[in-house]
Amino acid sequence: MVFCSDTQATLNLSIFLIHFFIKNTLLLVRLLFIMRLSAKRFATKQMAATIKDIARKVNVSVSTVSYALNGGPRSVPDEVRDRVLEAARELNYRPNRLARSMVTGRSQTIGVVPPVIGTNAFLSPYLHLAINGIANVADELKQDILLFTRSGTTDHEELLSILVDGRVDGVIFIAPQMNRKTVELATSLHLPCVTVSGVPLEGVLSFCADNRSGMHTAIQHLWDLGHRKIGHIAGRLDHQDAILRLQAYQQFLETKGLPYREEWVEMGQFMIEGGQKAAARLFDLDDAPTAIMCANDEMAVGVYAEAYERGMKIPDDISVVGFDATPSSSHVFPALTTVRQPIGELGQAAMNSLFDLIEGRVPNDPTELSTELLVRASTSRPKEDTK
Amino acid sequence: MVFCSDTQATLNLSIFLIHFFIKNTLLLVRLLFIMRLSAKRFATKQMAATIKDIARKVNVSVSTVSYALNGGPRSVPDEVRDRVLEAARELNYRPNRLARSMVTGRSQTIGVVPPVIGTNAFLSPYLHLAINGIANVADELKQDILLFTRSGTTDHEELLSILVDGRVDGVIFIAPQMNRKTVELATSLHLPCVTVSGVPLEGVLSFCADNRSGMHTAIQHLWDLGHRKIGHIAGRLDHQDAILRLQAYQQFLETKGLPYREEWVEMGQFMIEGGQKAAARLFDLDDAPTAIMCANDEMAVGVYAEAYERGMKIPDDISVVGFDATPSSSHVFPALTTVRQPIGELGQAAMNSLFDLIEGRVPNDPTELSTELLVRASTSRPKEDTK
DNA sequence: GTGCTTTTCCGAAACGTTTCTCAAATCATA
DNA sequence: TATGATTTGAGAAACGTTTCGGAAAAGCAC
Repeated sequence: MVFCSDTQATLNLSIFLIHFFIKNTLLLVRLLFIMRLSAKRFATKQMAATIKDIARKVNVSVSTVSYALNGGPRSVPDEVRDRVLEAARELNYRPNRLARSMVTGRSQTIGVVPPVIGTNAFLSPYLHLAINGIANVADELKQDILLFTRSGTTDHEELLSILVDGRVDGVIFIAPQMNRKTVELATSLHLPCVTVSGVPLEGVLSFCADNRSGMHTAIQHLWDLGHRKIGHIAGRLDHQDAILRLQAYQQFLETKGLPYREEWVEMGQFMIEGGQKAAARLFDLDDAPTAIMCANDEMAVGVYAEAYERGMKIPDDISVVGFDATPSSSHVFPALTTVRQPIGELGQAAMNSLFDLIEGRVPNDPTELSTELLVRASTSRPKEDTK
Repeated sequence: MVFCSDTQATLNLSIFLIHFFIKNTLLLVRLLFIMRLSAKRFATKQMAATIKDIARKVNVSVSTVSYALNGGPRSVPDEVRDRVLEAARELNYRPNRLARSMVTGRSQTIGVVPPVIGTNAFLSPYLHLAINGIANVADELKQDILLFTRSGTTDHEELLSILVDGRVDGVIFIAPQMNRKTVELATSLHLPCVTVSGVPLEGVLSFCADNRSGMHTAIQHLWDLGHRKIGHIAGRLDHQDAILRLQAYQQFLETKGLPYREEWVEMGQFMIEGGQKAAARLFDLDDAPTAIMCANDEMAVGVYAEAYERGMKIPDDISVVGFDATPSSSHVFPALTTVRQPIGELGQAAMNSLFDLIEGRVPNDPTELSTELLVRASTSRPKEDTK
């Protein structure tokens, strides 16, 4: 019974096939085509060996080879496995990770987006420390790092779309500019992502140091030394860190009942030159501050440069405090008093949590990592106090 | 005639098919299987839209969609193209670059291998400058950067094989350790690769600064100041740069008829701590050098640290010269006299030539980029001379 | 031997593209 | 209107994997 109807169906099918073949295809043509193809195959010299080549050599199927190579989900007899491994070595076989990613849906790669995209975007010590932290953990987790340095478009959103597409399992944004479109896009792509020192946004883990208390402790240190005229050089205000630090500065003044004087706050773009120019403007004031709290170390180095040019002595003529504790803060002279921010650890935490997300686990809630004031040689009592 | 034999062949084929079907497959089972599959498809919620989805929506074939999206090798009528683009936007379509790479054989990505792999491998200023140069050009050329930070295996060779496999079109080795296996492997994979400051090897372009004349000019500067007791802190001797600089040092002594004194040459591993320890050993000598030529700036910073601890004044008590002109060399106090090596430009040149190789063009022959002595404040006449 | 389970392994589907082949439709030319 | 050239579009192969379904072979109890 069953057989009968089956046969019927198959007969219909074959009639259809006959039709199809007569109408559309000449076997000869097909054959020629295939021959041409394989000729092409042989012509392209030195193709890398594939799993197929191994299969042909050992005389087993590709699936068997795959199982043997991966110790795969199925077992293969020892004897066969050895022969496969042997052939793989002989052919100098390397698995094609693209192909693997295509079928597994995982690339074992995470993307890292620097704070600013564009020329010379790669010279920030902050970025170096963060990437170093990320790289250390990525290494352990066997994840690779795709660096997003393309400035092809000015639009962060567009950039992401160019770069991500299927090649990374997740993204870490390092101190992203305040563009929530970026994150919206990332989430719309169902791509796990976290930020380091990013704007807090719903649905995105952000790993930050405790900017508030870091600033507070640092300015309190100046206060305790006797400073009452404390200036601030702020960073790029499209960075969350810069905003928080400026706010903390304002708050400190408020709690001490000091007025907020606009002329004592300058923008320094987080860079040495910006810091130097800002310092120049502050030094030129009739009623100049006796201490400068910088939103990062690089701008503090800029202050050093300007002070040096004017023959001002640090800390005698002006006290300077930085933020970040980048390596150069301890190499400048006099050594810079600064707030140590565990940038590397932020990167590590971010990488760990991103991996949790990728693996479908519930990641640790990010807690603000604590900061630490490193009192070095760039701060002292203000001049007026001593005279 | 032709028709006849064709029909014959097809008949044979269908008989075979009938056999096949009866013996092996029940259509019902197949149908069920297919249904299960598509159920699974619908179950996995929120799959990213593919070209197929667009094709279905617009009611054209995938090839047409591909042509429309890429302005591809074929033209499509404006009306159809607009509908496709519209649908792509609606579905929030992003091309899967893995799939594209698979078929085109190009990933638009290059690999960058740091000098040393492993924990904290990412803190070298040299590496930052080189990557910055590479990134700038990569940006122009629309290439992405895959960072090789995995230390999974101690073996550089094994590392490469883990990481490269199909995902990069070429590799830049930055100051690779003297392991020619790495290069042999890379060439055996038919993977274009170049080095920055690498060992000169057949078939591999290497971009270097003129270490010899850089060292010569720097030591000559010390000589002109009156120094005759000149020590050297060398870098990691598995780096080509370190070797060349040490050789240049030896050669200089030779041309001046000075003896080569082993105790005046110390190894500093290219790192701050190494430099400091080396300086300590040099300072402890009964007949200590009056000037130290360091193979890079970081070790010079180490010398600064040791001098500072001992209360020695630079340059009064000891003259110091660095190499590389990394940013911190101008921030230390006193500013470091150093040899400027155009690291960023080396990276740029390497990237450009690698791209030529990838594109199948003949790359420019690498020429040694010239160096420049930056005389700053860390060198002066030796003490003995003045007393 | 017969009926189980287990082992071994082949064939094929699937991942998402690009691009080739070829048929059909449209257009221009004689 | 027939012929040839061009535009349009569908279908399928290919890239190199992983993994599933199921057949054949082998092992094992009765």
